[in-house]
Amino acid sequence: MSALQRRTPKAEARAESQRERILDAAQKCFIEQGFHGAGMALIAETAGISTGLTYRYFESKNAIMLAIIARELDGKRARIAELCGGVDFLAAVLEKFRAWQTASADVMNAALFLEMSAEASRSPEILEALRKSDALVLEEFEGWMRRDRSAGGLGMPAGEASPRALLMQCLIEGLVVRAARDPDLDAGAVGRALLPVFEQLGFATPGKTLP
Amino acid sequence: MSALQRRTPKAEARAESQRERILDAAQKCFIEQGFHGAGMALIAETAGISTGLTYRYFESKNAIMLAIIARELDGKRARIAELCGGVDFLAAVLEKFRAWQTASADVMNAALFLEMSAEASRSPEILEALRKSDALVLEEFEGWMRRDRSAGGLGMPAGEASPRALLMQCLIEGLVVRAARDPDLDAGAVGRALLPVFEQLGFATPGKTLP
DNA sequence: TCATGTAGAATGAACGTTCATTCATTAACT
DNA sequence: AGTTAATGAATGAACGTTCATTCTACATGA
Repeated sequence: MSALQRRTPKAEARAESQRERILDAAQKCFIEQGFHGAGMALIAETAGISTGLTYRYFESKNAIMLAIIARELDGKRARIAELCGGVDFLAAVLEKFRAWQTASADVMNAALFLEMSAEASRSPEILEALRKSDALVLEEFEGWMRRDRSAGGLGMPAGEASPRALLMQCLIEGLVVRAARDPDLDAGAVGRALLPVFEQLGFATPGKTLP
Repeated sequence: MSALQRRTPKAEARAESQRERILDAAQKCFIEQGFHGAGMALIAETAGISTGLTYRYFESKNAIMLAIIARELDGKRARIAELCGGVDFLAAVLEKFRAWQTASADVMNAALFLEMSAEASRSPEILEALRKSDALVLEEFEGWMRRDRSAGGLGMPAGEASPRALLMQCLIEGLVVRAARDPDLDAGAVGRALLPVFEQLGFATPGKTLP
């Protein structure tokens, strides 16, 4: 029956790329103007499409925000692995810190992160989406901490991994805040502040000098 | 000359109390609805005045936001002293954490803090106001750390106070983020995560059990 | 090869709200 | 009377969203 005929794969692929296109544009606008500051007209213009077409692919502006969070979730696993996989975890964190300071629009942005966090207090849907994201991050991160050193992990005992992961999460999220509120803060000073704690908790090998 | 006549002190006092009244209402609305989500009509209604009257006391909505930050600055010194003055700094921090989770509207609110921090990336005026606030906090905090123990301080050497203050700032701001993104997170778990670091840095005396 | 039919993609003007801000007017006080 | 405080309706811009319409690509029948 032609009425039940599946949608062509080609059309499906194009629809997906259109969604991505809109999400890219929306993310850029949200970063530059804030969620409420960026209008649908600007988002559509940035995406290079008309205002109305946006609503073929997303139910509402809110749905776009939720889709951005969900999309972030997909790449998150890879980015954590990238952060943890290097030889110097502290250096990787500091590099991230510098990226947050410069407010680049292509990567997960400090302002957007903070605005979403604030919105979590008001929108249950966003709270739920962020909780899911955080759970994944924590799980992945703890996995790395517990994994044997021979497998690229830190080889921490199970009982200690959990509180240390929470602490590290607070520290890194604190760095996001700091990057937003003090874009000129010297990353070296941050490194010097973090080093003793990183060493104590087993995230950095003692005796190493900072770059 | 009557044109140069000073405004009567009584009128001046009333004007100031009206300003406070509006700021209280605006802060409440900003917390509940966000900066862009709260309209001037709602703010005026919350303050118990008419919409137009708001503009007798504040040039614009943006000016209200800046005034809220500036006002926060006044009470900040006292609240830091309060936080640091007690016998158990960690317990005081955890109490703050619980307050941030419950999103109470009377005290400095997590969502508002995060929203302002995000806005700092977009508005130079807000960035400047927040920088001034942060500078005061850091100065006051470092003062406490360096002050002699006999004077209620922590008696830290000058060279170590600065990086430790920065670290503590990151940790506390990280707790704000965490409180917003995980309102159910157990404060006890947070305490267990923080304790070793607090002990290492001299903010808690080793061997003490958590409440 | 070329009209014709058709379904989905895309448009952008229009809708009903809501927003921040203004202002002519009134109330209150000195 | 004269000055200040306060009102709330009016304003125009901007918002998210909708929809009648047009465009485009492709299948069909000859």
